[in-house]
Amino acid sequence: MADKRSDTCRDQDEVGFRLKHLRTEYGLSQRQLSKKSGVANATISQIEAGSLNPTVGTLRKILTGFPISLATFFDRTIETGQEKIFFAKSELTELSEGLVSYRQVGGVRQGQAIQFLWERYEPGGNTGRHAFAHEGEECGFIISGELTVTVAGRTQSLKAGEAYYFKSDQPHTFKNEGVTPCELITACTPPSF
Amino acid sequence: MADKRSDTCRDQDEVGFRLKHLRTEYGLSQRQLSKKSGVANATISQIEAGSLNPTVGTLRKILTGFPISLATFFDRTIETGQEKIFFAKSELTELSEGLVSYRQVGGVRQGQAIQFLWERYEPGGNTGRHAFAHEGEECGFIISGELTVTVAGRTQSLKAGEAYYFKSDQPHTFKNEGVTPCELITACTPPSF
DNA sequence: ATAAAGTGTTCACTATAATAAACACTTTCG
DNA sequence: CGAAAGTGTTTATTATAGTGAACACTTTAT
Repeated sequence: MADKRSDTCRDQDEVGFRLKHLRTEYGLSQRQLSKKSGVANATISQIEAGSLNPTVGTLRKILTGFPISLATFFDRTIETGQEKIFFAKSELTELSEGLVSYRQVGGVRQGQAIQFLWERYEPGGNTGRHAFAHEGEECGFIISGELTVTVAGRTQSLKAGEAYYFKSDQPHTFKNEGVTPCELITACTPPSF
Repeated sequence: MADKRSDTCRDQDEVGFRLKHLRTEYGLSQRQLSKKSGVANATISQIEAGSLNPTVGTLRKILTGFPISLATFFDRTIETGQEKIFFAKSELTELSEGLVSYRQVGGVRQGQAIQFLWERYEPGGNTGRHAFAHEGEECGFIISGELTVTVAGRTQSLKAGEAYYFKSDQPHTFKNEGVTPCELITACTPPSF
């Protein structure tokens, strides 16, 4: 019983901490959140204080006050240390060398939802990286030059201002068959490096 | 009161459905899970039946019987396929009018994993779209011009070749404070339109 | 055939979550 | 200054979550 109790307390503390952090981040008072969510302010107070273990239903009701799902609520990192948000040109991590350059926005982070790349294909540059299929989806936008894209046997040459989007489980290759470098921005999910 | 009750029931149904699905997926009986987790089998039965709204603590205790977290428990990602792969400039769907232009790669599709946009901010253009936070992650790369980005109170002016990446549950705004149009490519997950 | 052991469900009872109202305190404003 | 409105907290009461024991039923085994 004593063990169970202490476990429960730690759990409550964690939920309370998450809630308090979320609420203050949005600049809401307990009473404002109470009014928005329809949950008594006393309940919110006790949850934050760790003296009350809310039901899933109540927590869900409280979260209607925020644009946040239960999954996100429990998934959020409540680190005080700030994550890097802005990246200078030189801070884009180079992932490759040679005729094809991949520079990644956001460094190589764990658990990233999107892999965002600034790619550059020199004339003749192509890739075996995407030769085989993998899970997820990917898309790209051509900034300059021309790129020949083949997806599931369908080939197309894309110029600046054009784009693509496909599911990565289809075999796909990229090649610059032009005479000028080709630059594009791509996004994949999940990261496959 | 009646309203509150019916809301609660729907919530309970959802939690119960998730739990039952998870449990059967792992081939456990209610009593086996009860023994593993230390939660009474009657409790599990009632949660699955939707007649009981568990506390976060109890649900967490139950989930110790599985190798998944609360966040994962509530997280459901459903993906759908699509046909169109290549997009001409004119095929990028315009989502907005006025000083800010959003052109979406891949049209407005359901269940898309990435929302890939070519955005253009005229001088003075800013957005209330991102005024409040939402779920997911987002990143962008500046192609031309200059854009002032504010995330969780941190403001930075980004120029061509620079980029950003942050979790969308932080409040964020964008504004073009320069004298030339700003073009950028952005990727969000999940789509928020 | 018929125990024995399994399954999920139901039902009083106890523990506790959720509420409204009062509390002590700080800030705002006339 | 002092009233009014804000903040988070505490408390008694009510509503309900969690429990153990019985239930009805199915499957396995001797």
